[in-house]
Amino acid sequence: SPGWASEGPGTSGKNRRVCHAAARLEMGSLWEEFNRLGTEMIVTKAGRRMFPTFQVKLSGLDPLADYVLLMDFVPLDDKRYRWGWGDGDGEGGRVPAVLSPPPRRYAFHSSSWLAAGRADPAAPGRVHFHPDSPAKGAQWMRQIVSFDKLKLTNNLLDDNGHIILNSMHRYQPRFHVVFVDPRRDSERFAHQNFKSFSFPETQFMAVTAYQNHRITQLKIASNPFAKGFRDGEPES
Amino acid sequence: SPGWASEGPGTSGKNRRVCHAAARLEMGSLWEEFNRLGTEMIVTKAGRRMFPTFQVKLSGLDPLADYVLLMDFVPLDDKRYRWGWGDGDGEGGRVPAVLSPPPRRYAFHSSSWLAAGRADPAAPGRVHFHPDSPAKGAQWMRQIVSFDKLKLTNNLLDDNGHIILNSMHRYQPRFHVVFVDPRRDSERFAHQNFKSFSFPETQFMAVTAYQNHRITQLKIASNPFAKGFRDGEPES
DNA sequence: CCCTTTTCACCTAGGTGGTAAGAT
DNA sequence: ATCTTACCACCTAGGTGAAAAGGG
Repeated sequence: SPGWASEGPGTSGKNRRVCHAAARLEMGSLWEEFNRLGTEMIVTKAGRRMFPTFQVKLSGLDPLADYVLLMDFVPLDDKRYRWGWGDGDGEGGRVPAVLSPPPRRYAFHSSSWLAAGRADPAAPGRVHFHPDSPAKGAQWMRQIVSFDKLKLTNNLLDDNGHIILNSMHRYQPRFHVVFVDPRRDSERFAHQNFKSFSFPETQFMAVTAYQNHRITQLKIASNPFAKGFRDGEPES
Repeated sequence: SPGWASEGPGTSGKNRRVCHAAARLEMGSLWEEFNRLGTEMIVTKAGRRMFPTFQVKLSGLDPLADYVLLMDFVPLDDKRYRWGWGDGDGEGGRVPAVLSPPPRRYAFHSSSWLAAGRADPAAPGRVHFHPDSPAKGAQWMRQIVSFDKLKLTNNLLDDNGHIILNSMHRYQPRFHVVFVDPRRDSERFAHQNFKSFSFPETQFMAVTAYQNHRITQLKIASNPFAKGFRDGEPES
C-alpha cells in the first residue's frame, strides 16, 4: 500500500524497542507523481539535495530510548542506462524500450530509458546519519523527520561525507531506525536492534542533467527554489 | 587575564568530569573593542541575535562523557539606565556621568549612560541550551562552539524560547558546562556536575535601538550582515 | 521627551535549472 | 554522440541598521 514501506527482514527476533517502529512517507502523492514519470535525481561534484526531500513520520518508538536514524541507497539492478531511442548501439544490445517496472510507462512519442550494459563498479557504500542523531524516541516522533541535509554526489573521491552514486544507474533509498543499545556486548545484538524501511515510490535514476523533460517541468513546478523558471502561474 | 573566564564557585568538590574543563573566548579582540566603547545588544519582540556571537573553544573535557552546554544572562546591577547628558531628571537622582567600570570611559564631548533609578522587575530567567546538546566531550572540543542560534527579546510573553531581557539594563552572559551524570540519584550531585564561565568583556547594555553612535559604526564595520550600511571601504 | 515598534532596502548564504563549453 | 562540468540569473530564507511612526 502506498505510503507504507516494505520492512526488509521480518520483525521476528527484533528487539522490542524497534519491532513496533513504523514510518509513514511524507509528501507521498508528490513522490508518486514523480515516480509515474520516472524520478530523476541530479548528482554533482559538490553534492546536490534530493527533491522531493525524503521525509517520514515515525511512530511506535520507545519515547525514552535513544535511536539513531540513517539512510543508504541500494542499487536497484546491475545495469547502466542511457536515454534515447530504441535502436541504440549500447553494449547491452537491444532491449525493450520500456522496462518493468521502473522506467515507468513513458515512451509514447518520445525517448525513454534503455538498458545499456552492466553497471559500473559500485561506488563506495556510504550512509547518511540524520544530524539530530542520537535522540530519544519521543523527540523523533514529535514531528516529521526530514533528511534535507542529505546530498548526492558522483565524485568517487568526495570528502564531504555525501552519498556517492553512479550517474545513469537506478537506486532505492532506504531508511533505518537503530536502537542505541546501552548494554555491554551490544554489538552481539546489532542485528536485532535496527529496523529498515524501503518506499518503492522513492526510487530514482541518478543523472548529471535531466533527461525526461516532464521531470524537469515537475521539479520546476513543485520545488520552491526553482520558482525562477516558472512562467504561467495557474495557481496550485 | 583577557580571554579567560572567571569560574564562579571554586573547582574544589567538583566532579572530575568537569573540574578540568576550560573555555577560551573566541573573537576576544573584537569583544574587547566593543567593550571599550560600552557594548550594546539589540532586543526585539521577535528576537535578535547577538553580535559579536558568543563562541568558545573548550578543553579539558572527558572525550567519552556526555555534556550539555548552555548560557544564561545575569543582571550586572539593580539599576535601569538612560542615555543622555549629566543633568538628567531621572528618578535615581544625579549620578556620575561615567560609571565604574561598565559604561566605559566615553563621555568626552558626547552623551553617556546614566543610572536612572532601580531596575525593573526581573524578566523570566531563561536559559539557552546549545542545540547540539547533549554531545560527547570529544565532539564539543573538536571545534569552536558557537551560540549563533541564541536570540534576545524584550517580550515578557515570548513563547519562542528566546532569552528575555529588560531593555536599558546591563547583563553579563554566562556559560555553563554540565556533565550528564548517568548515575541514579544524579540530582543529588547536581551541584558538582557543572562548571560556569563568565567573560567580563562580553557584558553589555540591552537596548531597543543603538544609543552610542560609535557602537553602531563598529557593528556596521564588523558584522557581515550590515555590509549594506558601509560606505568607504578602506579595507581591513 | 524618551523609548519602542514596524517596515524596508540591502546584505549573507545557499538551493534551482539553463546554458554553453568540455570530456570521452 | 552522449554525458559531465562550470558558471549564471533567479529564487528562498533570514540577518542588518535606517527611518518613520507609535506610545506613554
